[in-house]
Amino acid sequence: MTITRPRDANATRNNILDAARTLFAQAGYDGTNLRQVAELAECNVALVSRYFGGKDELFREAVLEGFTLEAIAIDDRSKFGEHLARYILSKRERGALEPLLALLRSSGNPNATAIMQELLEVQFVQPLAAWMGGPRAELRAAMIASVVIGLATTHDVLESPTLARHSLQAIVKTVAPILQALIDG
Amino acid sequence: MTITRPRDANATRNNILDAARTLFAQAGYDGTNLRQVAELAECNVALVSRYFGGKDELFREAVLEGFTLEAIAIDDRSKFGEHLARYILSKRERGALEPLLALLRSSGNPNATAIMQELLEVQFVQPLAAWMGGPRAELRAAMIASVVIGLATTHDVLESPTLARHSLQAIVKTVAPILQALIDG
DNA sequence: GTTATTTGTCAACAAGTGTTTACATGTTTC
DNA sequence: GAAACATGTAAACACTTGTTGACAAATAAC
Repeated sequence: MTITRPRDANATRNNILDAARTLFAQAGYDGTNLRQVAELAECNVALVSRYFGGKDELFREAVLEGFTLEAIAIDDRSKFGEHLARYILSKRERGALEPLLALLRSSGNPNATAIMQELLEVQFVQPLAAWMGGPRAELRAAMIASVVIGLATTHDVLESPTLARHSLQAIVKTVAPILQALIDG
Repeated sequence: MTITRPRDANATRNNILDAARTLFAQAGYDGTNLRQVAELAECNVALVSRYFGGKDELFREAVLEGFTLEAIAIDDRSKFGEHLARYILSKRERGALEPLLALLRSSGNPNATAIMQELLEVQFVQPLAAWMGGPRAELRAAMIASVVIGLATTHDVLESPTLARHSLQAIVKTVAPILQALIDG
């Protein structure tokens, strides 16, 4: 019944996980080292390897959590294109994009690309295809994923000056119809 | 007037450049080390640093060469969407995509993203916008770049199983209209 | 209260990597 | 042919980084 818990394995584990997700999203797999993670998590480096086994497993767990389609679920599917576009481009919900950004910035690493391939397929393309239905639903879902990845890459990773020069509204107006057309089939 | 030239600085420089482009395209900036480059170029490691100054500059030069819009130029712009889609997806011309793949697989590295941002803006978006014309040409051009990046990422970097399950023709039929609509405005 | 388990710390290792320096060998110039 | 230069080689440095093992401190079990 102690009020403060100086030693809490579960808390430190979560701290490490949060720190890892943040740093991986900022600099990718190769651009992040475990000492940085430990520092941000305010714990010792050795604990990272002890709790997660290694950098690979840490990355996997950090990225897996919070990567769900539910966040972009919507009832009225005639507005889905705009809804999804806004979701990707909005800064408020950027925290929710951390796993995606972490993966995008780790595209050179085989471990990361394997995780991303699986994650995108199982957690995004297949559920989305089932939800959409219609002809070639899987292919259309994969194309939606492709457009989302392209948009997130240019907007958040590359920080395209051209995109930065335009308003959120203008960009949404350009992207939304593309996504909507893929939804409608 | 020697027939064979055991020592040719220009040739070695080009060998290094070619080797670097190949390896960077395969494993990205962080996944490639200078010893691998030297081995593939059949020269000594020290020459890489000597000829190019450092890894950063080598990457820049390796990626800059062969990144031009001319390759996808076309007279009949009503077929541009299909033309561009086929260009990205075709394996025959994959060699021409090496710079793009090298950049995509290096998206975690600040040096690489800076180069990619500049390259995409100056060599792709702006010329394309000028060529297209029409309302919001720059934004539409940036969106085309975004779609291309997304497609190349899913198709070549992630090797999406869903895309792999579909024929080139089917994919082109889905992507081409998107690109074409952006061209037409 | 004593023991056992959990949790955290410290230090070091071993491997990889970009880069540099000193040296050797070939090529050109006069 | 000898000196000057260009090109290539070998080795080592300095640094980073993932990982591990031994030890200390705190908590739980009895």
